[in-house]
Amino acid sequence: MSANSRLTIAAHALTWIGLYQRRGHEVATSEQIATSVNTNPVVIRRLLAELGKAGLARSRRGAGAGWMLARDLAAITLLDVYQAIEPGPVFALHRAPPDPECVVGHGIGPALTAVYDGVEAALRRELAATTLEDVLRDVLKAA
Amino acid sequence: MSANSRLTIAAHALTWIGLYQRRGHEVATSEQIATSVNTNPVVIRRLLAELGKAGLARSRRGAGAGWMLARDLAAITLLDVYQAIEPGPVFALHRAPPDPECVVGHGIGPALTAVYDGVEAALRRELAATTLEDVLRDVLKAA
DNA sequence: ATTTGATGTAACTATTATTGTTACATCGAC
DNA sequence: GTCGATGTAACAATAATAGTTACATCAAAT
Repeated sequence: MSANSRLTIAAHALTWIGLYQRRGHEVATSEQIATSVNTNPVVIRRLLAELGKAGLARSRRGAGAGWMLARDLAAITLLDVYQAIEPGPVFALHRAPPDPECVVGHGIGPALTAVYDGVEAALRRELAATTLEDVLRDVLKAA
Repeated sequence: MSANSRLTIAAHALTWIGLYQRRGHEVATSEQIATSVNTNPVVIRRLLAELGKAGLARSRRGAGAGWMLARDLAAITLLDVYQAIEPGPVFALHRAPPDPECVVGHGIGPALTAVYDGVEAALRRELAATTLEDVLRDVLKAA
């Protein structure tokens, strides 16, 4: 599976903003976040743009620009983050349609779709059970 | 998420072999399977090679060569298939290690790992609940 | 022993997604 | 107007999946 780190980076960024705000700052810059994440600021801005469209973060422009949370950490689950940045399913069906003349080729798509739907539902349930507040608590506990 | 169709193709191939054997044939060729799947026989052979190493399928060489199941369809779950072909995790941590000087950068990895482990476990539970016999039943029902 | 039909596997290409990077227009507080 | 940051386009680098060709190898059948 081509696992990707988008959920990790997005959760990291939001958690960082949340802690930074909790320490009294108004906004966090993509540069600051990128330093903690160890990546390029544009990667952060791109991800935060998607999180912004989903209503999880907001940006301010001009002088004193930067990012802030649109909701409290406790009101953001990992499922919210996941859905904001991962539109596609975990498992794909055939790239090219299988032989419709074959019994298996004809029926395997719907049969697997039912299973895959169940898997996605389970995955979402798990992600929904953890908020970024939970994540931050774990992070601070480890420190 | 770069969803891939490896699980779909692998389940399709094994189910096809199972039905073919149930109809009285000894072995199925990668060419026959590839026709049903609508792909290249080498793609099938590569996947079946991995399924063979996992003890789900066996091949015979020489004249009258081809593939057969190593276990009955009822004794193969989608989790068995998944584990045979997908070694990696669904979610990855940071590609480059985050800033260890930062509280969040230091603690976010372990915190997310705990969540990701739970997600993987849920995913496995779901996949383990369906056998290829279940899949074949669905396939035949739809015909 | 030779023939034969399929596997096993290397090698290469095409496609796609993620990630990293540079560059620059734009915004808005000061 | 200045200044520091966002918004976003454009491109390169990396990696995984998938498709394809080619060919050595194997073992049953003749």
